[in-house]
Amino acid sequence: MGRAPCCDKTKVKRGPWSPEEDNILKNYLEKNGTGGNWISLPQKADLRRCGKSCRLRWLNYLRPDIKHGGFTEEEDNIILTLYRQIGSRWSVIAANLSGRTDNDVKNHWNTKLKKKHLAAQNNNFLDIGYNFTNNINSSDLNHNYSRNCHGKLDYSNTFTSHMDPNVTNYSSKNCDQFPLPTLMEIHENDATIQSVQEDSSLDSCQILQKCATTNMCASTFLKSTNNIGCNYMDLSSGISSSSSSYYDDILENGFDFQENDIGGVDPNSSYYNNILEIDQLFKEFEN
DNA sequence: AAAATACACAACCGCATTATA
DNA sequence: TTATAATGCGGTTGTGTATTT
Repeated sequence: MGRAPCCDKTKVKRGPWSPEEDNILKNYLEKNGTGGNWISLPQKADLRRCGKSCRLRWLNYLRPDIKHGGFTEEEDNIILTLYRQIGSRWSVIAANLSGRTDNDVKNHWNTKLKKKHLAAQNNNFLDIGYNFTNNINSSDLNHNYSRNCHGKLDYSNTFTSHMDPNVTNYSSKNCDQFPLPTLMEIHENDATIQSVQEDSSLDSCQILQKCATTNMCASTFLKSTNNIGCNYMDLSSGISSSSSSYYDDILENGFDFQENDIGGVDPNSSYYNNILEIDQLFKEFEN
């Protein structure tokens, strides 16, 4: 048993709207509004169309102050950022862009942005691994990486961010509870170095807070004998970088990784999903 | 020049949610 | 409270146009 149709398909016109039909619908709606009922509207407006079709035509095309095509770079960035945070919730994304409909945003994504998104994802992945070694002062990170027998980089002391969601308070005192490290081999010849954005005025705590409140996403956590730090990525630009803090500083300033920071991140948040997604990429790269 | 393919965007379908009787 | 209708939403398909073969 299928679902009952919303109207008699044999009695309504389907396919592209003609200018005449557009005029009838537009004139009717401008004069009378929807009357709170789309289903009965076609009959009242004298249109041989399904009510749902009328609604869609109005919302996606005829409604005043709708923008079509020509997405700006700024709009693209908003869509890319929101997609990475909430996925394909087109109506929510469209609500953040003035004059854009969910259908338009969805079409734009499927035809243009999806490729951009996938390409950026791949580059980010390589970038994270590579600039790690190029931007962290190795003296701060004793024993944090080495070369394996093939001469490739071995990140066996790099801690990814599979934080235990039950642990809501990571600190220098319980850092041993950080999850076991995963082994990563970066094939140096495959990696591409992108521009790196370092902000030396921020410590790890501030970086993490920035991650939690903006479109920055922390990806990899690391620990050494005298400091901890993280890799992070700007989701809109795809630029990744890293930051670290000394335990001494943390003890002195009383700093803990608490809720909303990476350690105790809410497992229901999109932020947490980003972390899992990136960790999955790392895993796939290892295989 | 014609056919094939790719692309962009409009429109439809059916499920989920919300409103109403 | 419940059954039904209406609406909202996102995945998918259809259609016209541009580009490539």
